[in-house]
Amino acid sequence: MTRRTTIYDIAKELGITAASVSRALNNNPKISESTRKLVMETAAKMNYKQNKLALALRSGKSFNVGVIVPRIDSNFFASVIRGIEEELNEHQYNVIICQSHENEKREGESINTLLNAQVDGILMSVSNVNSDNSNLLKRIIEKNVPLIFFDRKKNIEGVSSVTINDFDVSYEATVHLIKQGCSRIAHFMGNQTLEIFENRFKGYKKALEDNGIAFNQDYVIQTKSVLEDGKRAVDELFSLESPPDAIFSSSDFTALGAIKQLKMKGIKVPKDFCVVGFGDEPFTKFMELSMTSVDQAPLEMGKMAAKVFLEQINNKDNIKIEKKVVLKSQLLIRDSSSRNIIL
Amino acid sequence: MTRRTTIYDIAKELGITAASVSRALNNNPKISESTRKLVMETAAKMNYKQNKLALALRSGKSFNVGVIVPRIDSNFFASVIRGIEEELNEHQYNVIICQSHENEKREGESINTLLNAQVDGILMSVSNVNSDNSNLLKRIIEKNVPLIFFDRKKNIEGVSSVTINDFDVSYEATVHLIKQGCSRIAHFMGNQTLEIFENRFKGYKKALEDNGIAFNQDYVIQTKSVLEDGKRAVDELFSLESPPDAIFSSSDFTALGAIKQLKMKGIKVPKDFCVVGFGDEPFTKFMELSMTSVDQAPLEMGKMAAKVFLEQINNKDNIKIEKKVVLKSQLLIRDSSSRNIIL
DNA sequence: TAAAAGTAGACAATCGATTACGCAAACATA
DNA sequence: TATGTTTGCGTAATCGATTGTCTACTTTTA
Repeated sequence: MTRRTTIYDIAKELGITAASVSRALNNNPKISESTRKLVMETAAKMNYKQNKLALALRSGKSFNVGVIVPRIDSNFFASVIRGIEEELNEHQYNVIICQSHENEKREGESINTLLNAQVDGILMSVSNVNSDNSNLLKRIIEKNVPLIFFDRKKNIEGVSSVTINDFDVSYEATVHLIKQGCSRIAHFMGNQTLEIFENRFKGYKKALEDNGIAFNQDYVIQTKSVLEDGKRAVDELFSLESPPDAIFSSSDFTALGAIKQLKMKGIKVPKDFCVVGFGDEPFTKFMELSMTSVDQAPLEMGKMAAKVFLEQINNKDNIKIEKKVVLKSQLLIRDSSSRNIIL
Repeated sequence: MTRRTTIYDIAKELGITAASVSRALNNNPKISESTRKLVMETAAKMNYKQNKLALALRSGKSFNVGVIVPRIDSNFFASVIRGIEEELNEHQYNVIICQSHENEKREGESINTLLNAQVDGILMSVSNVNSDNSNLLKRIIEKNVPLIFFDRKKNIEGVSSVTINDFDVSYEATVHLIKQGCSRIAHFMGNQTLEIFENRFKGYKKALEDNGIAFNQDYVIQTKSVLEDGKRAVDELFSLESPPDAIFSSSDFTALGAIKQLKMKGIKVPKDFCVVGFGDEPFTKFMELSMTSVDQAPLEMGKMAAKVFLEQINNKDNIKIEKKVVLKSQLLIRDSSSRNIIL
């Protein structure tokens, strides 16, 4: 194994100092054209590669960005990360991945790890539990490390975020169900400590209200984003005196569980019952009876989060930037809620 | 923003030198117990955190590990990465993600980026094309950076790999189809420059042979891992004089495309036609007619790849370790190939 | 008591790149 | 010619932690 070439090696080779080599490589104007050319050529010949670690130590910039997600093996987060990686890659940043597993403690550890690794910024989707890592988040801000939330955000003064218009699209989804002739619409509600789920619930509620449909608390079932909860919820709903005729679910997985359970009960979807999910998980379009869902624009969200980070990092004036980007999501109407009725 | 505390700050505070502080923090025996305690306490009080960048520069170890995958937004790779991250996290390593997009050039760039970032190891699944980044791979090895392939490997002297027993499980899958009464079994074949697909094909072929079924080249269709190729392949197969009665697909996506197209043609699965996919993508079990598939044990694969890396990095004796780990995968028999017939 | 041995910590170099400062030579101006 | 300016590059400090070598002091041993 041969040692890496350093600027000192090049300097020795040319009989100049490392400082001059550094300047030449960085196109510093204080170097003559001839020397610069010589240095460039020699560097290429000796296969010189800048030592990022030395640069990082000197400049305090590691060119690494940390991303914290609840988990990576979910289509949504994986796609967001893909977007982040692609955007940042073009700007020579690397992406370091941490998983919080919806666990407050691990989330805290991840933050510490990333700060410790001297990342240049942290992009995160907060853990599911109503985590109280506020001290750590404060530390990120105090250290002047750009922090950007995506999807699951917290409202913190001065912190940018990228989300989708959960309220609007949920409103739209609910109206869509109403237009299909449904009037007893249930909602599978996610963790209300997270704004996204709160907004989905609010959008649903408002749509009912605006269309003269009374809100029924019995139709709102708290669910985690897993198949089983959807099944359980359907059972619960059908034990009511007047069961619903549609579900707007805040998750594709619970919606899928619901559809399976409805089938078990012999209830025809969409003829007798309409279902709308949320997330546009790949399986929604692969199902025999494809599922209406909401595209959360994960790729775009990742790219946008990365762009917001880049803006902040390039903001030399030290002006506080607080950007709240809200992406447009899209209701994708498929079989599970298409009665082909025009009301 | 307050500057981070360094060992110099602690040294000044205590009237000793930074060297002593460093030794105290590292439990070097040349430091008295009293001084060590004092240093520890002061460090805690001043909220000292070791600067990883300085350490990295000094030691040449960054505690970052690079992972290169074709893409991250596929369930398989995301799960592998999850496994890698979880295992390495426990050993204080961070994971840097790069996507090659099945593109040889980007794969090369990723390798360069990672080497440049001084990662302590590279775990990769090679790009789909028969890439010729051998020079770069050689550079990794020359630099003594541990390189570990997972799933899609190349056979390089001295390089470890973690894969599944593609041949065996493909054999098993084909035998399973035969046992269901199928005798004209087609195969959706992946890129044969990749060992995994080669082995799946070979396992399929051997199973036919061992069961006295003649191999028919017309039944082998080259496909990329996308829905459309599965549909197209079914059309192609049914334009044959004697169409097959089963498919063993090397990908879940093509298998899904096939099932959709079979349905379109009014062919009943599994009654008239059996289908086995590969990969255990989430949708396979969510489908109304769940799909038989092969679990590739991605989480385990990730963890194992990480473990092999850790072994190599901790191998002080500088003995060449070449480990070829083959994980057991599992045929998951579901509806798409279950005729409940015992032959 | 003097020499030998051991202990605790200081000093300084090192990892590789960047950069403020300074200096000498070349050139321009008066 | 004397003075000022520009150009091109060298010197040395810096980022923060680690570590080989050296030194002053203490303790042990003969």
